[in-house]
Amino acid sequence: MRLAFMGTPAFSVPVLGDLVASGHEVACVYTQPPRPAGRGRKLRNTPVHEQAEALCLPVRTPLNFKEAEDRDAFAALDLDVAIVVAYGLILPKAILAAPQLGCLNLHASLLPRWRGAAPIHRAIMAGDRETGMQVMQMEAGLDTGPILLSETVSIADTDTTGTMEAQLAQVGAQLALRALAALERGSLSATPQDENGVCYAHKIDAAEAQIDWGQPVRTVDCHIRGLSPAPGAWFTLPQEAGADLRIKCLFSRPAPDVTIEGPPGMIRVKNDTLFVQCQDGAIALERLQRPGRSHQPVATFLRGIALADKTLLASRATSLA
RNA sequence: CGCGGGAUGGAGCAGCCCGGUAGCUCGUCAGGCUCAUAACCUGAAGGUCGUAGGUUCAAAUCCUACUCCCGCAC
Repeated sequence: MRLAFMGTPAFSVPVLGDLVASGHEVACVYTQPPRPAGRGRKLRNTPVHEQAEALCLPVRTPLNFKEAEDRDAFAALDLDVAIVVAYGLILPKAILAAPQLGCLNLHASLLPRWRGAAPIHRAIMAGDRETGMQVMQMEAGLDTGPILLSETVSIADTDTTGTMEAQLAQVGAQLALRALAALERGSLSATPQDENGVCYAHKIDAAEAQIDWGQPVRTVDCHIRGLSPAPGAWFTLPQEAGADLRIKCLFSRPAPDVTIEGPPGMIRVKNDTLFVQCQDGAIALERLQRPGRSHQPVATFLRGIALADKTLLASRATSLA
């Protein structure tokens, strides 16, 4: 089929690659314009932009589709369909209606659960045992369109947002191909979303990422894994001199066989491992990052920092009190 | 010129502000203890303190330039 691909982050890249490899005619790739990014604030192309150039595909980077010129250019592509994966723009009706078969969106959750910006983060943080990828016929609303295809993926206790993104991107790529094949046969059926069970995956801010040791172990563990690798769950480490350090934790594991005497936030350092007391038990922090440095395994982390046994860590709840 | 941090034996770090014998936690090697061990004890090897200049009786430490790395913001 003749299609346009619209996407921006690394998550979108596998889908684009598979579309091209499968022989579909990618008439044009749309992505966010290069923006100042990285150290030095140089203009940097988006991951999709880089991939498209590597594949010698034409790339367009309109700021939005408010200009008639950009809308006309899109319509002039004379598309069968457009595939949208984390593009980062709200598409106006004129764009949604331009391709023969409309625009299809790949979304990383089991809709109507987790509509919006951070579905993978939110699913893991909430302790969901499964999530998935879905192909949706786009409408004007935010992730409200009817579902065309769906694939469920289970979330393991050791999964992070990082591992799920990698996995879901692959699932999404396959799903996109299946959707196009079915579309060619005219055998896709649309199922409207159930209006019960709608919830939104709101953007995550830094304050929200702070760990609350007063929560149950499972909640804290999901919080840490859901925010890993970005933006990263964090807590503060008291210092004898100077300002407290903001430490990020990238990976954790419940430690049911460990007991710590003391209130939530009390730590225990033993044999190159670091445990913290939560509401109902201990959690082992396994990958940590201190300010200005890259993350490292807990054993390495402990080697370079004086961390006394039985230190009490502040948590979100207590620091507000 | 977006903001900030860093470069110290194999690893992670302290020391720098207030110049003057290179330190910590590990790892490695040797020996010991132990039924045994990733545990414990003793000892040893291993460093041009990123590079180039400057100040000084003396620079890891102060000054200048340069190279490389990282975090944030995005």
